Parts: sequence; C-alpha cells; structure tokens
Amino acid sequence: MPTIAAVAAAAGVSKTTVSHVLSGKRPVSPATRRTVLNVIDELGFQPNSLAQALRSRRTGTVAVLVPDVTNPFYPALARGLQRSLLAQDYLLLLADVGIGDRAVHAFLADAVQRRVDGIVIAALAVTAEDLRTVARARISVVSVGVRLPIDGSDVVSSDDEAVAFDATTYLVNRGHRRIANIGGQPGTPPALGRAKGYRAALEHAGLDLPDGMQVVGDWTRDGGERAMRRILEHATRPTAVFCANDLMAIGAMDAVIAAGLRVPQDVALVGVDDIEAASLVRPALTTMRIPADEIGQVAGSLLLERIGADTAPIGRSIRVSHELVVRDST
Amino acid sequence: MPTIAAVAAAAGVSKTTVSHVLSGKRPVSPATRRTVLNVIDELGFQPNSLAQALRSRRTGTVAVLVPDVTNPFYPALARGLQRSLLAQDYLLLLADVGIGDRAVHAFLADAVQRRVDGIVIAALAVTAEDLRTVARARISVVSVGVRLPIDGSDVVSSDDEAVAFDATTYLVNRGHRRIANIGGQPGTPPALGRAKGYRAALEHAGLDLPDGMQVVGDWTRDGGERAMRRILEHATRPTAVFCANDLMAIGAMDAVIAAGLRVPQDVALVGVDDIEAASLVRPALTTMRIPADEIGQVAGSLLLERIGADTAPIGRSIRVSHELVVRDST
DNA sequence: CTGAAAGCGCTTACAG
DNA sequence: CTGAAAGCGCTTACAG
Repeated sequence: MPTIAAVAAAAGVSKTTVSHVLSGKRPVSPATRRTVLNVIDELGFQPNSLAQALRSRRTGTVAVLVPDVTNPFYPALARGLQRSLLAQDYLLLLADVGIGDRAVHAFLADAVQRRVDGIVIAALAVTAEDLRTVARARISVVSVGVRLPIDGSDVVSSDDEAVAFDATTYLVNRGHRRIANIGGQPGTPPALGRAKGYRAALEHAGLDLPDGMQVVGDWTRDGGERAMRRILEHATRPTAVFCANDLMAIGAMDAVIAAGLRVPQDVALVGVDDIEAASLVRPALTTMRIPADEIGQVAGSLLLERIGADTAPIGRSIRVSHELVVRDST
Repeated sequence: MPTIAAVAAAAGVSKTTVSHVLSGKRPVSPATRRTVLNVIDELGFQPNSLAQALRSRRTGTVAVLVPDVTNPFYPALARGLQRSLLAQDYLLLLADVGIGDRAVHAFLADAVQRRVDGIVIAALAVTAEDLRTVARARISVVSVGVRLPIDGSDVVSSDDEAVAFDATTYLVNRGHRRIANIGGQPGTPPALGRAKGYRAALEHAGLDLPDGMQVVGDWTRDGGERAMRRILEHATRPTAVFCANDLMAIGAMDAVIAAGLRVPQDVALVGVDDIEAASLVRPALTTMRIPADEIGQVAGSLLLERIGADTAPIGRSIRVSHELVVRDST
C-alpha cells in the first residue's frame, strides 16, 4: 500500500502538504491541491487510519456492548445508534456480551486498549471496578437502562418503574386481582425497576403481593417459559402476568398454551418492548412499547456531544416515553 | 494513560523487555517478569492497540457488512461469526449497510483504511470496482451468499437454486399447479439463484411459468406485502406462493389475510430462513431453514484460516444444508 | 502558501 | 537473558 510519503514524492511536495490537502486544515494552492489529488487517485492511496488515530488521538470508533444480539430490541437499538454516529463518520465495534466466556470486563478492557472514542453499554451489569480503566482513559460513556457507577456518565432509558406500574395497573383496571410477575435476571439493569413498579402498582391498588407469584426469568423466551411453568405449579393460578420483556412473555405464552390453558381467558399476558414478534404471535401480545431505535439514536447524540465537549461531563439522564399497545393477550 | 516507556522506567528495564513480557515472544527471567507485571498492575497500564497494530500490522478487527440488522437472520449470523472470531481475540466492526446513504463502497473503503484483518460481506451487491482497494490491501474476504469478484475469495452459502427448487417442488407435490414467486431484490445475491430454482422446479414439473406471477420484493416484510397485493390483483389467483425469505412471506401473509383470504386454504405460503418469527406467526410459516448461526461460524473459520495463511488464497466454497420445516401455512 | 522535524506508542531485527 | 535504535504512517507545532 502506498504511504503519504510516496504520494508526496510523486507529487513533488512535502508530506505536510499532502496531509493538509487530505484534512483541509490549512489552505493549499489550487494547483498543488489538484496535483496531489491526482497522484492520490493514480496510486490508489488510502490513508492508514491507525497512524492517523495514533497521532490525532481519535479513532472514529464507538464500542457497543449488548447482552444478546438475537433479542430484536438490540439490533433496533444498534440501528438507531449507527444512524446518529454515521453522520460523524463513526463506526461501531459490536460486542455481543452474552456469547462465549468473555465478560463485560474483558470487552471493556479491549475497548480501552483500542482507544475507542466512546462506549455505549446497554442493559448490562457493570461494576465500578470494570469502569475504572474506562474512566482513567477518559472515554465517554453512555449507558442504556440504568446509570453506571462512573462519574457523570449519561444514561438514556425508559422509566422502568413507570413502565411496570402502568402495565400492571392496566391489568388491575381490567379487573385482575391475582397478578403474577416474571422479572428480568436479577442484577441486570431494568430488572429491578420493573419489579419495583409491579409491586408499587399492586400496593397502589390495595392488592397483596400474591405468594410465589413473583419469579425471575433471564430475559429469554426459554427463561419466560420456565418461569411460567413454575407459576402454574401453584394451586391457585394467577389470572394475569406482567412479564418484564416480550421475549419472556412469548415464552410464558408457550407455557400457558402447553398447559392447556387459554390466553387471555385463563391467563392474560403483558410484555414490554414491542418487538416485532409481539404482533406476530397469536394471540397478539399486549405490551408496553419502548422505542429501541430512538434510544439508540439518543444515546448516539449524547455520546457525540460528550466526545466533542471540552468541559467536564454532566451526567445527563434522558427518559424516553413508553406507550401501552393493547392487542389480544389481555 | 501510562505508556510502555513509563512502565519500563518504573521497573528499571528496557521497553524491549516490557514488550516481551507482554507478548511472551522471548523468554524473560522470572524475577524481572514479576517486577514488570507488578508495575503494570500498579500503573494500570493498558497497551495501546493502535500503536501495536501500526507496527505489527495486525488490528485484530474484522469488518462485517450486512444489509439489514433488523432482519433476524443477520444478528444470528453475526453471533456465529463472533463465536468463531472471539476465540482468536478478534472484534467485530459492524456495518448496517441498509442504513444511511453510505454505500457498500464507502464502508469497504473505511475498512481498508482501518486495516482490518478480514471482511465478511453478507448478501450484498458488490462490484469488482468496490473490491479493488480491498484486494490491493490484501485483506482476506469471505462472502456469504454468492462468490464475489475478487481473486480466490471464499464463499459460504446455501445452495440457493436447490433451496428454491425444493421449496417449489414441495408445493407441486402438495398438488399446487399455479404457483407464484416473490423474489428478492434484483441484484442482491441470493435473489437470482432462488428465482432460477423456482423456475426450474416449475419446468421440471411440466408447469408453465404463470403470467405476472413472478414479482420481486426487497427482502422486507413491507416489500412482501406490496408484492403479494400486486399478485392478488390478477384475475386468477395463485394457490401457492414461494417467497424468497421469511420476512417477505410474513408480509405476503399480511396481504392475503387483509384481502379476506385464508392461508393455506386459499393461498399457501412458503418462506426461506426459518427466523424465529416464522414459528410465531399464525398460521405458522412453512419454510426452508437456512442455518444463519452456522453460516456465521463457518465464515469466521474460513476467515481465520485465510488470515493465518501465508499461501495464496484458494477460493473455497462451502455449502450449508437447508431443510424444509413444514408448519401450517401450506 | 509550504516544509523539516519531532513524536504518537508500540514491535522487532540486530547485537551482545 | 537483555537493550539501543530504527521504524510503522501519520499529524502538528514551529518556522519561513
């Protein structure tokens, strides 16, 4: 591959000048500019981004950590993120943390070593220890789902307590009195808020938290199915279940139907996210819609502002709104 | 951030030695080794990957270009790919080419400038011109779906003609005589092979290609719905439709149902891929299963062999097998 | 409007 | 077992 030195030699100018026709950071006479451009074209010169990044301290890369790319919520988020970031020529380094035996910690260390300009961490449990190296490297961080233990990091999320409160209250208003909950994996970000919102709604309605009716899944369809089976083992069934995401709600539906019961007549089901599958499954799933694409886009904007900023990070918190989508499972 | 020079100074050794305790490429006495490791830990030293890559000419990065991350086929593929590549510490630079106005060309140029070690191109139309800079940079390329016009590039794919032939023949064997086809976007890789297989099956069965019954979509649900509407405008309806992927088949199902017709009684539908939605939609979709995860994993293995190889690339072609999954739409 | 030179932070022959 | 020095390919003060 030709280097900037080769271009300079062929064009009869200095490397400095070639660099400046490339970057536009200093005026270059139209004539030399043209000559250089021609040579670049002839030689097929492609500037080495590594060398550029090493000097200029900007890699044009943002790392994205998601727990599971096969949960459609995250591709949608990634798409929104790319939309924001592409405008500034950033590329996405994607890490599906759920795969292999690499932990969040290993991916973060890798991102730091690669000197990415920013990191987006979606719905993942991260310790203060994990974030120490990130903070030391002064890499901008935006988290999705919950605030991270790093000074002034931005967060964009749905109001998880309100999401769960509103979904559960909707079930209460439909006349349900025995409402179960399939929660997210303990320790992962939106799990806690959604569990709290569920309990708050029951309390607000003057209902007891039914015994053994709050179980946790792992955010997957299989996990939701297993959780629902455990709920159905109890002598008295719930008449409705609030599931902390759609994938688990779909798994719960599998279990209800497999048990010979009907949705919603025997057990009503509500999910969260509104992934496409929610509208495809039969009965179609009632769910609390969270705009994944918008979250990604907002996360991207926040990150860009941080990367560009010379002031200390502020620690903003952006809430996206949720919306009940009523279908046939309730 | 501390550098290798800082570590060397603090440990009282040369940068060379620090580099070698890091890489293990040369024996270091246990005592100095320990000292250096301690200093690294104390200072929180994180080697700068950019500098390493600039010297060693290995970035540990693989670019993946996909047409649409929100089509679940591609996240599954990306997951398989990451599984292969993570074993060798490669990270994925993901480009959702369908988004924004950046063409394949721009992403490839970017990948070349970043000196990625390999590129995986999935189901995307790429010109020889686009690949020239990639070839010049001697970057390993593996394509998914169709062989690319680049010397000796590997390809992993399903046998698209056979996929379509088998799916269409299955419809023929079920007694259908008027079978339509919703094809993929012309020019995108698997579209041609699947259209050919469809026609070959009709011919093999001694059936005419029905007039106006072969239309093209754009691989999306919306595109499938529009295509189906056009098919239904004809005076004589088909009794079955072979759709080149599941997303379009689901869109076609939307259109059939919206027209007040029944699946499969009035119109039978077959898709390709077996994304999760195929089993969720009602009636559940009969489809030709393509193992996306396996394709990704194989693509990763091929790429690793290429990156490691010092011989000229061979141009291998790996076929993954397909399998009919009969559900309720036929 | 242009260039010489230092330096970003590493690795790797070369030498001992 | 260890080190001095060159160099990967750029950018950017500094100088004119």
